[in-house]
Amino acid sequence: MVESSEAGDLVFRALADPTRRRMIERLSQRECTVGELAEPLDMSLAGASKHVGVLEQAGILVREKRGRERVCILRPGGLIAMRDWVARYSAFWDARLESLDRALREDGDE
Amino acid sequence: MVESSEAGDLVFRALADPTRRRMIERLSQRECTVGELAEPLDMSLAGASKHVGVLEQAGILVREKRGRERVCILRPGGLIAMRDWVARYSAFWDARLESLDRALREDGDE
DNA sequence: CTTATACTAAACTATTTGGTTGACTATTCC
DNA sequence: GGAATAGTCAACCAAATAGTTTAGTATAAG
Repeated sequence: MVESSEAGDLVFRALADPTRRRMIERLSQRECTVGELAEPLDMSLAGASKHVGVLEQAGILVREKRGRERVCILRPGGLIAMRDWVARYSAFWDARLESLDRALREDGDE
Repeated sequence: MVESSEAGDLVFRALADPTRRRMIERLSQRECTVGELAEPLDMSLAGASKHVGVLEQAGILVREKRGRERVCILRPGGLIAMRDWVARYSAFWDARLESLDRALREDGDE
């Protein structure tokens, strides 16, 4: 792999894992402690903690110490790199969707 | 890992690699053969071909055989799963961005 | 027909990743 | 103070990933 060191790269890599996407889903409803995130996941607390660490390093959430608990809070804007990237290619799609016949040559079957 | 088998999961995983994102970037300008995609990447043709395979399986592009070349064509709509996912949390951000003082408690430094 | 080109497939390797357990710290509760 | 709770850290393991090389197929060109 090529190391890339781009900031957005951490976001893309963080989101590649379905478990972490479930965590984000959950956190978009309400703040959760690490334990609350781990509970529905059939996973050890330490495992969940590592996932939270990945999300934190990607700038997607922050961990806030409250007593002996760590409350995870989604950072609005943490996914901006990805939104921008997607927006960029949305423009591409919109342009191409006007000439569907060519681009969708073999697209009808899936 | 939990197998997830969700369709969108392939898209997220495909986009996790910076090399594949560069390929998409390139393909958004013009169609390319596998060889053309490999050339600027300092990577063997076989390596590039594997990346193309991942993108194809995720539904992001199609490979079209033309003579002895395979032309890669971005599928408009191939990234819809991701766009939808992002749109969903964009709504979340917009809601939260109105109460910045709480959510951005330690957000000023990056 | 023969050779070069464009690519894929298979086997292999090294690194990364997702997960575990066990030990440790910090906090709360009795 | 002592025991339970919440979490992190470090070491470890298995599986996935990104890359290679070598061999093989299909098409193009001489």
